[in-house]
Amino acid sequence: MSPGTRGHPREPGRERAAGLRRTTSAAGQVVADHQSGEGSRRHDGERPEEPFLLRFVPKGLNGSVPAHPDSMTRSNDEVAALFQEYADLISITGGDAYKARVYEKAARAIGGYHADVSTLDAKGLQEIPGVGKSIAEKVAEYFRTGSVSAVDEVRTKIPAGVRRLTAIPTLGPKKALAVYEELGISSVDELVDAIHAEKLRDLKGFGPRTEENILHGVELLQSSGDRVLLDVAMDLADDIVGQLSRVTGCRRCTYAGSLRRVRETVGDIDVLAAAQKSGRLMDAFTELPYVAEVIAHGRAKTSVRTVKGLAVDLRVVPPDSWGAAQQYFTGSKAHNIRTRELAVREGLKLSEYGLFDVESGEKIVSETEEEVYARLGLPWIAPPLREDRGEIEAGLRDELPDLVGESDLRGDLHTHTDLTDGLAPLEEMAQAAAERGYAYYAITDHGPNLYMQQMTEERILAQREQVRELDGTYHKRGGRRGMRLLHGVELNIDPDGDVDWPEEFLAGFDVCVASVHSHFNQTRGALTRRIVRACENPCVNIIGHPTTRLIGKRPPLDVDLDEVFAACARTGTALEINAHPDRLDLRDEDILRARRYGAKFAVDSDAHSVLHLANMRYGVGTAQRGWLTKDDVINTWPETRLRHFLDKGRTGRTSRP
DNA sequence: GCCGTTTTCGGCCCGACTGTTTTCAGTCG
Repeated sequence: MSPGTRGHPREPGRERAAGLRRTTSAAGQVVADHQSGEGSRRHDGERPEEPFLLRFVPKGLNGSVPAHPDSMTRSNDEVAALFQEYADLISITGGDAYKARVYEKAARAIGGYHADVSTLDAKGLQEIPGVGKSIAEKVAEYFRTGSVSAVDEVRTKIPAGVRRLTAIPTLGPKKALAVYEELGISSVDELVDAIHAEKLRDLKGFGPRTEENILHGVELLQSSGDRVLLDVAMDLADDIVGQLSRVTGCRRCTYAGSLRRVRETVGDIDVLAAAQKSGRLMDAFTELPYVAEVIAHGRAKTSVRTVKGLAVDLRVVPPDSWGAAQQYFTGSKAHNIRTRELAVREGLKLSEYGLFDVESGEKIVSETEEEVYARLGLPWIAPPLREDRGEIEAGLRDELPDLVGESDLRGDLHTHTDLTDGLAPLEEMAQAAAERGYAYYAITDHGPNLYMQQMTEERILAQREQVRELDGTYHKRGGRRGMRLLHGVELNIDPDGDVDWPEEFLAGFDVCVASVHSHFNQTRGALTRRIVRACENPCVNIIGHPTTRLIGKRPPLDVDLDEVFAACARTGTALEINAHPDRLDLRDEDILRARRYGAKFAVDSDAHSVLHLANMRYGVGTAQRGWLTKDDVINTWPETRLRHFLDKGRTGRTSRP
C-alpha cells in the first residue's frame, strides 16, 4: 500500500471510513450519491474533501485523455494526441469528414501500437493499420522537426480555444466554427459572455434552447463532467439493473458500454432493456431517486444525469433484437465501426435491431450476440477485447485468446492483515478467502522499511508460526480440501532498489511482493534501475502495483516500462495487476506490451479488508483487456507449478511440499 | 487519407433525439 491510498495509518478513522464505504450495498452507494450531490454544489471545479467524493477522476490524469505535453509520455502518445487534434481541427474547419475520421483512426492505432513509433521507418510505420504513406510521412516529419506543417497550418486558422469549445456537451464542430467565424469567439468564457449579451440570437441554427444548453453544458464541463472509477459505476449500474428488472413488461435488463468492457473509468453508464413496450421502463427510469435531471426522454432512449453528475442512458429494444442491441451498445465505437464494415462488405447492414440484408431488407439474425458475430465470420468476442486492438483480425483467423476468468483464479498472492495496515485479523481474511474457493492464499504484510508499520523480524516470524498452524484448516463451505496458506511479505523497494531484509531472511518466505512506496520523483533512469534491481533479487517474486499510479490522483512513475518488462521476463518475476479500483496497475495497455516480452502476471486484490477480496473482478477484467490467458497468470496455476515459479533462482531453499 | 478475394477509384457505420425548422442539420454514442 502507499501513503494516501487508503488513509495514513495514523489516521485509522479515514482508513475505516474508506473501508466501510465499500461495505455498503449497491443501494447504500446510492445513498452516498444523494449526500454528496446535495452537500457540494461544485461549480468551480474544486475537489471535494470526503473520501468517497474523491472517486471522481479529474480530467488529465486518466490514460485515455490527451497526455500533458510537459510530462514524460511515450512517443506514440504524443503522436496520437497530435493526430487527434488534427482530426478535430479538420472537423471544425469543415474539412473532409472522411479525412478527419482517418486521422482519428490513425491516432487510436498509433496510441495503442506496441512498438515505439519514433524508432520505425516508413515501411514499419505503414504496417500500423490505418497508416499510409501520407501519415507515415507526417510521423517522420514530427520526429525530424518537432512539428507537422499541415497541423501547424490548420492551427493558424483555428485558435486552440475553439477546439476547447467542442468539449461542451451539445456544442460540436459546426457550432464552434459558427460562433468563431461570426462573432470571433475563441474561448469558453467569451462564449458565456456572448450568450449573456444576447449576441448568439441572430446566428442561424441558434435558438433560446441552444443558449440554455450551452450554458448548462459549460456548467457540467466545469464541475462534474469527470469520469468515475469502475467500482462506483458498477455499484450504481447493478442497482439500476436490479430496479428496472422488476418493472412489469421488462424481459431482460443489463448494463453495456464501457462498463461491460471493464474500462478503468466510466464516463457514463449504458443500461439496456428488452420489452415490447418501453413506456413503463422509461418512466421507472426517470423516477429513480438519484435522478437529478432528464436530458432526453424518448421511446427508444432516455438519458438522465444522477445527482452526482453521472450520465446514464437507458435503451429499450424489442426482445428479438436483444443480441444485436447488446453487441451495439457494448461498443467500443471503434469495434462497432469494424463490425459494420464487415457487414457492409457482405451486403449486410448491422444496427442495434439486427443484421439485415441490404437488398431485401430482411432480418437475418438479432437474438444473440453469438449469432451476430457468427454471421460476420467471427467467434463471439469477449467485451473487454472490443477496442479494435486487433480482436477483429484475430477473430477472423480464429486466434482469439482463451481469456483468463475470475473462476480460474486459485488464489490471491498479495493481501494484508491487522498486523500492519489491514483491518481484519489473519483468521478472518483466511476464512473469507476460503469461502471464495481459493486453493491457496498468501498473507503479505508490510516489511519494516515502511517504518510506520512497525514490523520486526520477531513479529513476522510469529505470524509465520500462526500461518503454519492454520495452513490447511480453512475450507469452502461444503469443500473437502483445506486451503493452503502461504506466508509472504510486501517489501519496500528503496531508492537504490534494495528491499527490507537480506536474502537469507527472505528465503524463509513462500512469496515476496516488492513495491515502490516513496521517492516517486527520481529520474527515469534511476527509477528504472531501481525496479530492475528489485527484479534481479532472487527472492522477489512479484512487483506490486508496478507504476504506483492512483487513477486520477497520482500519475504513473516515469519509468522505462519496456526495460522493466524485459527484466521481469528474464528473471522470472511476475508483474502484479493490482485489482484495487483506485489502482488497476498495471493498466491494460501496459499489460499488452508486457505480454510481448513473455512476462508473467499475478492478479492480486491487495486486500486490506475482507471486502476488498471481491475487487478481484476488476483485476480480472483488466487482465482480460490485456488479452491474458490462464497460462499468463501465475495465481491460476496449480500449487505445484506456482511453488516452482516462486522458487525462482533462490539458493539454499527447496520447494515446500 | 486509406484501402482492396467485387475495387488502384470510389467508396468510407448507423440511428435517436433535439432544436430550429417546416423538412432537416447538428450532436452524440
